Amino acid sequence: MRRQSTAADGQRRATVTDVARLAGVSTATVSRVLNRNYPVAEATRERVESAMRELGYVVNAHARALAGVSNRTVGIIVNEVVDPFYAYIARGVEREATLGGRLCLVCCTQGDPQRELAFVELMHERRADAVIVVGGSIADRAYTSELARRARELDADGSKLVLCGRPPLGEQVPTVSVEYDNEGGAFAITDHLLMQGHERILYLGGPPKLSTTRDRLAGHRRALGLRGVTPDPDLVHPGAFSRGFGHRRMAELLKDGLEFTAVFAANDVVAAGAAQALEEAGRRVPRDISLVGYDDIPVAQEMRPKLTTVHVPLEEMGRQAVRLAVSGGDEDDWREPTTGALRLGTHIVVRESVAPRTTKNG
Amino acid sequence: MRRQSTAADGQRRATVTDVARLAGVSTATVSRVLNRNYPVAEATRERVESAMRELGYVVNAHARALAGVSNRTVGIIVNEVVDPFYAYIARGVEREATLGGRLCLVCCTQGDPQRELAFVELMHERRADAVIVVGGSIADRAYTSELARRARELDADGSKLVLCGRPPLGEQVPTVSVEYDNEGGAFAITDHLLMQGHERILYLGGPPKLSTTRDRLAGHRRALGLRGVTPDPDLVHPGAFSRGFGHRRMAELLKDGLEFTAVFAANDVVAAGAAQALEEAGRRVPRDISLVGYDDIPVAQEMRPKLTTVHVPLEEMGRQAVRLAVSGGDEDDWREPTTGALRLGTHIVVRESVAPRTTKNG
DNA sequence: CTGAAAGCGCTAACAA
DNA sequence: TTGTTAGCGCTTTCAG
Repeated sequence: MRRQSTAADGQRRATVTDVARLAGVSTATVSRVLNRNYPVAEATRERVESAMRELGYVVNAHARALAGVSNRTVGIIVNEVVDPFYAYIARGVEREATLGGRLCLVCCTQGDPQRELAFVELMHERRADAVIVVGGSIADRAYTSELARRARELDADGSKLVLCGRPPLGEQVPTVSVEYDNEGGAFAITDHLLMQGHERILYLGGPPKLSTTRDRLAGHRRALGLRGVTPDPDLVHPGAFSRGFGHRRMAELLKDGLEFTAVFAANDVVAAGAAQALEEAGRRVPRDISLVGYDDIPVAQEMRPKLTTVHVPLEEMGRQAVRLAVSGGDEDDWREPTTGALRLGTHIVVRESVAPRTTKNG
Repeated sequence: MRRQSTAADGQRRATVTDVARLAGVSTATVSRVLNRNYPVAEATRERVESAMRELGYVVNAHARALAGVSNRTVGIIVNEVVDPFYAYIARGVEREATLGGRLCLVCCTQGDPQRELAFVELMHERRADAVIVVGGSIADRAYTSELARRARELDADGSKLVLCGRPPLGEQVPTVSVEYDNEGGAFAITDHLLMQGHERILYLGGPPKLSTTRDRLAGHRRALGLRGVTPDPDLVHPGAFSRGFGHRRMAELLKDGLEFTAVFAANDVVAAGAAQALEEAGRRVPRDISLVGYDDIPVAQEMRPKLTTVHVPLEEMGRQAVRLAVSGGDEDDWREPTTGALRLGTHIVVRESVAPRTTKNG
């Protein structure tokens, strides 16, 4: 026999068999008191329960899962837990999963698509009811087809891959998706700037090839076009979604003497960095320069002036992601064969960081 | 036979047996190519691998765990993922776990000790290598002994309960713990205020019975005592760790005409709320009122003026928690029977929210 | 290098 | 109401 008692501890972990023996019943009975899904005589139940307590028995979730009961797990894969964009989505997922009696597994890719792929596989190995990938993606051929393959495998096993805040993988690929009106929000906030008379608007931040950045830029350009403002390539500066990038790049641009009267930061974090650079350069927001962000994470309300930005229903996206992916929550029998999709709205939140363009600028 | 092919899908998920049959080998061989831990002829390996691909085979982690291999998981239980205090600790845990090839399970209690207990149990059922409970605790008799019981069960099964940022459960209870010098930080920052001439310092926020609050308050009082300032009970206002509480209570206190020249917020989030109330009341920080926080989360640098606060090595605590709990990361054989404990240092970070007391105040 | 077979701990028919 | 027993899918001796 293998891995019985070690010299070190001598004490194997207790199993149903041990409990059954001690209580003088069969393993089936133990299982029944464990699951409370079958009648068991009161006296018997008590004997079993006390045996369990005496032995410090803890049921083995793996054995249980193997024996056929769903393990009630949903996996969520994000870039980074400390990033509020992901954290709020994760909260939605966690809350909704918990509501359905499910556990939530969180994995962080640190922005590496390879790790993302590996995590999807890992969640599948653990037989998660659903695996949710969050945030923009890069339209890479090989990567996309790999992810599609995993989506199919997952689907074949009765789970679902959920795309949260990123474009679908193609018609043929069985996924469910929860998006938000990214392009629309960018359009709206750019238009807000335009309405205040700003025409030279600096677009700052966001990984250039990320779907999120592309959508925001698209909305931005559409607004410009609609108001008859010709886009100036010198005003477009993608890069990253970090505070450091916002700060650094803005400082450089200021030093180079680039002219603009407003800044559209690709997200609130970049806006915070940009705000600091502006402050350090002695440019006042919004008097000298107007500034807007995207996402509406808490920092937007903490900044002074408070940041005008686009609200994204982060937590709700997370909730919907699990709702769409797992049927019902209780009735596990019948699964919709549909490839669900959902698109939530965004809207701008006007605070204090935008002012009408004054003639002395630009 | 049970749960074979359903009318609906007809296609059972592939198992090693299926792969073995298709490749014309035994299941043992399939297992060997899966684990790459045994010599397998090149030709055989290829046949098996292509069979796996053809079948869309994905190994079942539960079966594997049941068959004896560690499932390489660590569980972390926090109040709330979107709270940066927890998020940064979680990041440390996640990073370190990943380094050891482990997966990280995150559970959120939303502040409910009962849910915390339930989650510890759940992680145990899933045979996590370690389960880490994060953040202050309330010294409740029943709760403590329940947690202690689970710590023992976990220990009996070769796992560890890690206390991260909270006091130990008692000498007899097998846990490992990672703390930070909470009291010392509170002492230091209070002293900083004292050195600037402040004597009427308002202590604001933190659940009154939480260990975290008690320690911070203790440090605060010790500093006061050392400088010969008699504590005024009217200046102590615990309550919660939320921005809303900081804002609300500060507004009330201001309206009631309470006199003080400085505020020690129980954490940075409370400080942010207090800052807003101060701002709304027309009191300038730090000119009229000095303000300090605790934790040094990112918001502290975003506030204007930037917040002077106590730095807590959050991410490092998370890392140490898993390092202490799981031996090595590779050699699983020999486990230290020790009840490890670690206490990390804290230090104040002076920014812009404190000024010397002026005579016109207080 | 490969196969046969004995479990890992639990659940769910089926019998009693 | 309870017991017997056959798996769930995988790993791992022990023999070839």
